[in-house]
Amino acid sequence: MGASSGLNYQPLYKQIKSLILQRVIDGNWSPGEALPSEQQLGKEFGVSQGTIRKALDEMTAENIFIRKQGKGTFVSQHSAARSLFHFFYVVSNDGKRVLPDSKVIGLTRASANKQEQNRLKLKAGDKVIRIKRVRFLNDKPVIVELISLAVKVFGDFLKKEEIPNTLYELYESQYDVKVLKAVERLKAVKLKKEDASLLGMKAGAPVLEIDRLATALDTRPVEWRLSFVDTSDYYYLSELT
Amino acid sequence: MGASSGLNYQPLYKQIKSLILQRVIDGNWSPGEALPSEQQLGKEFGVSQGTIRKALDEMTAENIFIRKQGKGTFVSQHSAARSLFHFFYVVSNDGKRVLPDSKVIGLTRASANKQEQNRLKLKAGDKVIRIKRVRFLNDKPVIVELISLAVKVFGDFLKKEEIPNTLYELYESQYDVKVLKAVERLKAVKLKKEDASLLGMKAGAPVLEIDRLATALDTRPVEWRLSFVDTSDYYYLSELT
DNA sequence: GAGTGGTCTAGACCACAAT
DNA sequence: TTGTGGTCTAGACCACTCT
Repeated sequence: MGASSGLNYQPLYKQIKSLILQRVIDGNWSPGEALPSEQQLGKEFGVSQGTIRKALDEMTAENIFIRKQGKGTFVSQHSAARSLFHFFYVVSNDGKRVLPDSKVIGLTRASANKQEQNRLKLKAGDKVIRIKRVRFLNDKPVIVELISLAVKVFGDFLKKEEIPNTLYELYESQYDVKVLKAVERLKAVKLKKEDASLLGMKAGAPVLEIDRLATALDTRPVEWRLSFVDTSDYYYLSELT
Repeated sequence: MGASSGLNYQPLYKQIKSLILQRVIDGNWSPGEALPSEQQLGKEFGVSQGTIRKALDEMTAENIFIRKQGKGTFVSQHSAARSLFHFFYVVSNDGKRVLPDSKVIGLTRASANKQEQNRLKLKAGDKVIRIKRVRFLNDKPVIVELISLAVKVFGDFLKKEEIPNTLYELYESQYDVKVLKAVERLKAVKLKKEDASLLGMKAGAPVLEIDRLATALDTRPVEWRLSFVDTSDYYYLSELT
């Protein structure tokens, strides 16, 4: 296998996996596009189909690819439905998942503050775009969201009116940023006065604060999102395994 | 493979998996015990080592087994550390995980109320055990917990003084109940007056409510737990993938 | 050295989708 | 019928652990 002697041993399929991952990061295949067949990839890399399979197995588990029996292996793609299932854990009290609507109420550009520098790994002076929006579930305002994006990643951004509901779709199609993982930190806090009217609640009411950092394929942090959720009629779902 | 004709097709390794799972449920092997080697299991079931491996792969991913290269495959076991990592998502603001202490302040037996009947799938009149305790992180009271257990599963329970800190270890070793999954529903609520003094907070302060239902290997719901967390110095961690 | 899990291969066959 | 992913096998060899 040519790798080496004891210390840095990496199984073949792991090495193949890195190579394939790099191709995805490089944009070798577009989201939604089919990869070459496992047999072809095997020939190309000089390994057996089983080894390719094991590499693709792991990457499929990581939501990088989607397999369709009889059709092929495809680069995964964000869609409204996928965003809903993978990155939206607010569920109605009766257990039903609801697709939120959004209304953008602010879009500004500024120098990153300390928190943004910390979370997005920016330097003092780096610029960010800030989006503030309200999300509606069943036509009721339920979530206030503050979103921060690094200008150096996203460049100039859309006009307020053009910002779509499902941002991760946009990041992927327009900015070549594929969000695959996010870490959320949850707290119960008092609703701020400035957000009270947006949610139709009293200032000081308990709301769920969700502090989310989303990272791209190459593990760069790309979006920081601070949400405040009215959990009277909804809850946040977490499955432990 | 003898299975059948198109409709109910189950791959061999899935069938093997069911058989092995049933053996674990039946207590064929104890927690911490080693299974026969993959080769031996292969002979026993009349399949290749690769097929056994694929079954064990999935079960290892489900935390039913733990593999140790060079040693064998073992039935997983709850331990304080494992409980901490798999079932305790409250993390200090600086990101460090802390093992909680507990103080039991109530242990009663009663007929299941509506919520308990619903969650634990009990009938009217079925008995439950209720435990109330306070959990400390770094010697500070942070969580109030209300735990409900079905008497028909756990029978008579320990004395208040004998209840250990990590319950899932106890369920497994004493009651043959292996908790592998749990679903948590999170909300932000006002701290109740009766719990205020326990956490050293004011009544009405925002706290994180965690409604957890834990299920056993055989998918029975076995424990319902309602927690109220002071998230001033801690947060709830959720990783989305 | 013996035993266990972990990797890798080459080849066969099955299930599914498209044509 | 063809091509794709999905399953299964038998055998080889590697890495790790214990004696």
